[in-house]
Amino acid sequence: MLLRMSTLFLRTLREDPADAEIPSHRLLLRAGYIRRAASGGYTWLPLGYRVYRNVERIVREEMDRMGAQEVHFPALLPREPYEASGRWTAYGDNMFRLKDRRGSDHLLAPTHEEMFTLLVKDLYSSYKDLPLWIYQIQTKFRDEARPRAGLLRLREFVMKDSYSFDTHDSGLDASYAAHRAAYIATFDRLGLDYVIVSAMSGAMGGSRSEEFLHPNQVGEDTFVRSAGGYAANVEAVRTPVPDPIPHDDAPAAHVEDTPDTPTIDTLVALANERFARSDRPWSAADTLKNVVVMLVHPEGSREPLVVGLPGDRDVDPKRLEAQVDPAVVEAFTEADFAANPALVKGYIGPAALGEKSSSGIRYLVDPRVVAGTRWLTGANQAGRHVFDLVCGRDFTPDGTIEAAEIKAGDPAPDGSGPLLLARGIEIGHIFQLGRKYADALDLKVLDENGKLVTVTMGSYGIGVSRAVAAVAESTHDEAGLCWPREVSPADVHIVATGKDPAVFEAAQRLAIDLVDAGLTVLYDDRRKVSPGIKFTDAELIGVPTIVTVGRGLADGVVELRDRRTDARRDLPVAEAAATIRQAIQA
RNA sequence: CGGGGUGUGGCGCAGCUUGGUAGCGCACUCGCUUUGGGAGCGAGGGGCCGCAGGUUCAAAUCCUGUCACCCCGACCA
Repeated sequence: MLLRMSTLFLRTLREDPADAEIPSHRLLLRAGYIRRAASGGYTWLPLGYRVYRNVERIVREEMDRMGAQEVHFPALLPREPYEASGRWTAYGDNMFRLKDRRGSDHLLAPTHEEMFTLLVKDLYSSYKDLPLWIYQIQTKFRDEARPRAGLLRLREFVMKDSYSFDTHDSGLDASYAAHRAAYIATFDRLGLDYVIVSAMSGAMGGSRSEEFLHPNQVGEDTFVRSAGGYAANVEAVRTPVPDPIPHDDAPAAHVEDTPDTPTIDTLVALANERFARSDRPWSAADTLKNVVVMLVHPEGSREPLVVGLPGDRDVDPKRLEAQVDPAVVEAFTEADFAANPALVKGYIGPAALGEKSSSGIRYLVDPRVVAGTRWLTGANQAGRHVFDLVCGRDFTPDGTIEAAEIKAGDPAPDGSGPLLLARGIEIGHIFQLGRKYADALDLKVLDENGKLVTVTMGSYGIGVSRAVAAVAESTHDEAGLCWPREVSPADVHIVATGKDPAVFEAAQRLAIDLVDAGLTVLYDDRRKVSPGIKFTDAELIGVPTIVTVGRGLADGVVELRDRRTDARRDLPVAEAAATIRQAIQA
């Protein structure tokens, strides 16, 4: 394949587009790979589409290699299957819904679990047919509240989604492992660094779930990692539980007047002023903060919940939501306080809490709040706190909850060292759906004993368009894009400089030789463009190998250059094609 | 959905405060010169000033409304 710059549908931009902030977005626009067509929707231009297809090809090859079979569904689907699974309503505003001319409801699929499940139900009815792995590479639609960051968060994007169908849990484990291995192979080929973090399966239901995150500051996912190799989604981090502390010699709890201390800061300040300790000052970590929220259960009932945690930490809303799923968390309003007089805003304490207390309000604490820990906390009266309240002696929570924020430096659950907070781009997600969809859509097969059993499923996604952005993010430099060989829009970028017709003849001959050898060549044959522009464009476009044919030709050489390292060497013209082929295949 | 910002030619921007019918750089076209790191000179083409109302003799500019887009947050298998 020969791409001539003189006729290529391409216009590079000298300046950064004003609304592009992150490197992949900025450079893909500037280098003429994509153009914005809508909020959250981009057009692939010829160079960009070549890169996109390479990424897609790699994903497809690895899926085929593992033995998955490709199918293709419509993106425009009727309401009924999603009604049956409950997602017509459960998916919320992020699903595009529309009506046809007869007024029937349709949707633009955000994901295809229902359709895959129904397809298998349609065709298969025996355990002998399983396991089955099928996938598609499809445009997905999500009405994102805020598309952003170029290709990273789109409203219309391409995803490879695959699904596994097994009779038994052990089969699901094997299917999951096979996908995990295929993803590792895929991202390795794409040249993308990743960490595999355990994740909560959230609204999808199911059990085991892991995300492949490409560590990058522009990513939207926060995860934690330790030097010892632990990595997890913040929602999935388990707090190491300290041993109980002996408290036989602990002083008795005592209530003190603490006027005007509705916040941890004011409480700590007052404690240090009026109740100073000899050994060390009071700090937020000595206080037990009791945060009240309102849970809304799926069937609509509302339940107050109090979360107790050390005062130097806040509740992490995502971690809390993940713990109470499928209930959702709402703020506790003034009206709610009025309806629950046992809760004194700013002075809530354990004595008024717990399912067995008079209020009956569920009270869950951070795992660090173990028996024997001693706290300064609310006394359930305005302007009063209780000191030396000992967990296990003076109060017993209803249980623990992983809702406190994770802080850098917290210990990793597996003892592998302190945690660091990092950001990542979610490039893949695998999880065990279990029987959620098979139950909802009644996918059953006959097992070895002639008994009907519900099939267990796994679901596995790779964001193909997002992966293009992730590769660009991870490989670019100051001058421009810098593609790994397998995804580059071309194998070689030949730059012809000067005005000597002999240069263009030699460059074209070289280009044709390389094309004949099966390579894709991007040939800058523009006659009236200055060398500076051609070099700058070549660096922007980011083909890994750049060959310059120009003034060296008089000495019988062309220059071979590595885009990434900038290493250069002269090659005799006669051997150029062979040497370049070697260099590329190496 | 909350907060902030921006809409003027393909891209980046000025003009708006103080109304007088649009300008600069890049890109594009033609000619001549130039050709190893974003060339020079000359001549050109291209803009419903996001949209709709209003004020005014006159609106890119003032007023009202509306739409779109970007950023932060919320949200997000």
